[in-house]
Amino acid sequence: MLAISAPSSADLLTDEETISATSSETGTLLKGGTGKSPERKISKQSKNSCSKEDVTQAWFTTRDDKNNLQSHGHTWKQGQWTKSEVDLLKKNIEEYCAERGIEDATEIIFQMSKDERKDFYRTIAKGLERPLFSVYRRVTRMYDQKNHVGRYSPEEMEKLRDLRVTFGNDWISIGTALGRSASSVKDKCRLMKDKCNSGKWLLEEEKRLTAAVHDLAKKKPGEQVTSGLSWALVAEQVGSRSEKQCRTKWLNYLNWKEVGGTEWTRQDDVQLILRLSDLDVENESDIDWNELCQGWPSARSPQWLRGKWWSLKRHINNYQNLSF
DNA sequence: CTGGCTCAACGATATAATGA
DNA sequence: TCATTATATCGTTGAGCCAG
Repeated sequence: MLAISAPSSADLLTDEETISATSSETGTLLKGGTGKSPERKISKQSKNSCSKEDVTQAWFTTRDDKNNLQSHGHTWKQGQWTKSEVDLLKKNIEEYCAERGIEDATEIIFQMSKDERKDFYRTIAKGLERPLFSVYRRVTRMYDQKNHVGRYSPEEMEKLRDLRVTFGNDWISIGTALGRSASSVKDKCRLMKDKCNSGKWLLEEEKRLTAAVHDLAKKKPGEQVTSGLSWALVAEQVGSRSEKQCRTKWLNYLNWKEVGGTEWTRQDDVQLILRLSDLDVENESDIDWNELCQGWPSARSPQWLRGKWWSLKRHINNYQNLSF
């Protein structure tokens, strides 16, 4: 855990609620040979009783696998990658390439057969507290030239609609034709909502949203909510807005309003800076915004508060880090 | 069969655009 | 100048595919 991201503060893992950070040092021992329970997969690694390796060097994606590892006290890092993690990843990849005289990492990632790139992911995952599937995800997105192209122009949108008709859900073909990555066009289609209102919410819409949330979450006013709430259904009841719009509107405004939140003031700005500088956190991404939000009536939601911080920062100077 | 990915779905986040 | 809204991309979940 030490190695990269949080040298001095292993206790400050970001915001995992499901995977407790507390057991990271003590609870990592795998029960070695005694595996009596329905052991599936992963078994290959579990014979050597060292723990970290099992997690960061194994592919595991099913619920059973994850539960199994967690019940054995394993933890792994989640959430946004920090800059140092990304740097290390890049360095590992460069080294891997250099050792084999490969110039372009994308060759390995997108062209080689699995056999040819045997152990690629395991090798470059060294030193990272992340499972292989997480590393894989990051790498394929990071090195995809067709990713990060930016906003869609109206012409592209038009073309996209046509391509959608001819290719259906063949995102790879659509992406190729459009010069975008498959995941980009897929996301775009998912999120493009032509039949929704945009701009300012009408009072009526807000009322419908509030009603829908109460109804679907079976929630009394004042109760905290929304795990397991289907925003798709909410959006359906609201009628005029997408689920994404509904969700952010609720999280960043209506919920706060309902619990009697107070306006944000200059005082709060100061308060925020104070609390942040109190925090003793290495990395900005280690800040626990959920916790920071607790009992702060003018903080509308963790993500909202975070936004506050960004805009505050932008006023000072360019992108410096740390809570200072 | 199984290791090594690959895919789909979807909420979360970061940042840009817009509006009052 | 804010605050609010829009949107491209990221991260997590959970399965599924397929060559060897």
